[in-house]
Amino acid sequence: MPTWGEKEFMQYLRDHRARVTPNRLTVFRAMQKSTKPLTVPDLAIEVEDTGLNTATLYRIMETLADLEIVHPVLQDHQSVAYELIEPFARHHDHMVCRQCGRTIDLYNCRLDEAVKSISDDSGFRVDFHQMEVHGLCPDCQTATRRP
Amino acid sequence: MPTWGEKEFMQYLRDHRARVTPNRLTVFRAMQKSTKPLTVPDLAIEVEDTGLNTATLYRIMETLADLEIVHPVLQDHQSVAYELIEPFARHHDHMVCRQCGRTIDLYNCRLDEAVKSISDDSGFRVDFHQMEVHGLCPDCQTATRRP
DNA sequence: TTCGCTGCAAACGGTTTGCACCGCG
DNA sequence: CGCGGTGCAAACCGTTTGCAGCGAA
Repeated sequence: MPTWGEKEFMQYLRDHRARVTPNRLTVFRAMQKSTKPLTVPDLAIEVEDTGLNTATLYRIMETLADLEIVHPVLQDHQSVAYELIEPFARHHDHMVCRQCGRTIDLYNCRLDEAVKSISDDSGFRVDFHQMEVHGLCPDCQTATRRP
Repeated sequence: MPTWGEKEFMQYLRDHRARVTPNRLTVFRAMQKSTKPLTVPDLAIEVEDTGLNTATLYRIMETLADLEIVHPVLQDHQSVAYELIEPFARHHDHMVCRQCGRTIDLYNCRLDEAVKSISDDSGFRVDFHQMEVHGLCPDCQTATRRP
């Protein structure tokens, strides 16, 4: 099943009593185009040509996060970045390499069953999960093997 | 199996060519005592009486994170907090309630099998994982049921 | 027509940095 | 005794805020 696009985004905003504006569309397009989570400064560069104000950018990201269109994630262990979440992007988790620092997206996490049992056991109703696994990526394993 | 304490902490530092200092012990004790992740400003208050400098605090947390003694986690969707990780604390994941905003620790996540299959499939060597499930906690479910 | 959204510019405060001194190993 | 760790204070810069004007619904 394909992820939601611009049209659904606009409808989603209206459904939640939030207005559809050129700025919000600009941000949504930039997020869709990106393959990695974006910080506000990242986005500022990305949408530079539109003249979109940085303060506005912060306010837009806060709104999109409240509406659960985007989701904040930790980047480089210190700054906050945002990424689209379901149904605006395919669900995925992250694998972070402790050596090279790269983050690799992990689709097909197959955690649904375990998460369901967590939900059943605890009584916590789960909307979605987000996982990070930390370790060594394949490249760094081979690089480390022979110093 | 119990988690590692002060003695092991000191040895761990030495093993990694990092020096054992009163400041680092102070921070370690504060982290052990706390039941929730702490930001640097949090810690600053916690160790106020020792006169530990804030800049030093930032440097200590960076060091402890590099040594994988602590682990940064996102707090309130915007600020970075730290918590001890295995073997200095029991492994646990987080359940974040979208209504009341509280974070509940989840022990016994039973994700090991799924994580192992991720490791096998991807070739990524996993040291540890960290998961957040988002949704509604039991309290907020009952509160929402009858408006 | 209304009220949410935006731009501008100033203020804020968490975080970083340079440097000299201290003290662990 | 050497070099990592620390305190101090200034600088930095990401983020927030107040307010007036604009425009989506």
